[in-house]
Amino acid sequence: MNLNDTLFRLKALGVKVTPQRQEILEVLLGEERYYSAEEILKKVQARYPAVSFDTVYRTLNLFKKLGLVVELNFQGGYRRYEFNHADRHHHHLVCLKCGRSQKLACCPTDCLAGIEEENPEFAITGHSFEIYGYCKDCRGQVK
Amino acid sequence: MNLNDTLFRLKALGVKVTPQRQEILEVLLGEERYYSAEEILKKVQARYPAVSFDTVYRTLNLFKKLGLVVELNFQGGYRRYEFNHADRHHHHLVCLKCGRSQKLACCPTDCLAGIEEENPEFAITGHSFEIYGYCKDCRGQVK
DNA sequence: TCCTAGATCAGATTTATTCCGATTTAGGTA
DNA sequence: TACCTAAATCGGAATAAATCTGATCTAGGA
Repeated sequence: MNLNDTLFRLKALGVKVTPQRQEILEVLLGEERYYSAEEILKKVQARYPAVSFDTVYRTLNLFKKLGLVVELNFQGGYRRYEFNHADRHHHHLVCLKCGRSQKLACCPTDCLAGIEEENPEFAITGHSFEIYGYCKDCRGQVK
Repeated sequence: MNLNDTLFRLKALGVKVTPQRQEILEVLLGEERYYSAEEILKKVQARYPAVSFDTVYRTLNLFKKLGLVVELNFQGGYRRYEFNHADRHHHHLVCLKCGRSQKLACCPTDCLAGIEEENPEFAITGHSFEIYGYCKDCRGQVK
């Protein structure tokens, strides 16, 4: 999924393509990692200095609803956002220092199936599975 | 793990046992579910009206460090706390409406082992695995 | 009973996110 | 191409969650 495909998809959904939204997408597509709202704001402001937090948050929430962006709630209450590259559901290996993440092919579907079977009265709507730690570049720097 | 065992453990760790801390523990031990800081505050204030948010948060963070309490970051950025009943690591089936949770015996250890093997350069420190949905009592009420 | 490190209280502060009203604009239409 | 309007943006204010601060209090050891 590249920028043009995504812009086309937005138009098809009747969503206006503004320069700010386009720039936010370019940031998210630039590097496959999680970003904080502030990081995104700073990067977007490099080209559009007047962009506000409000625009960043509104856009991220819109993209989240459209399935273009995934939000993760880190331990400690930090929210991070990543472009939803995958066509299908996936999980992450997340570096707690630099925030970079890598997709994992693995999903604990066997666990989920078992849980669903054992709890038929519970209506499962979703699940989270994230692995935390320190990546190659950061593991030495942990104070 | 009951109240007296826990109080004994606190004393053994050199941590002061105050009435507020004891009451917070009683709340957490009362029902096996996740609580928000505010819910805990309200319940503790029923007996100690002067208790402040500060005390609740400080105590929860202390208990978290001591491993007595588990914190979960819900989607949307809500933090919830639960007494760490289990002697060993476990996961939850969490109701998004009432907040009640039930422990799961299942843990995706096979996934984790595979991930660890495939990413030897990444220092894994932890993982999250939570299943969200609506429990028997709440599934009909979802608006 | 006294003493002191540690805990609490109350309110101020910080930080992340959302809201609001005025202004601007993307994209459809004539 | 110019116009129109719903939707998006801006900037700052408002809100909410969590933490900090400084004065006061207290659990538990001597």
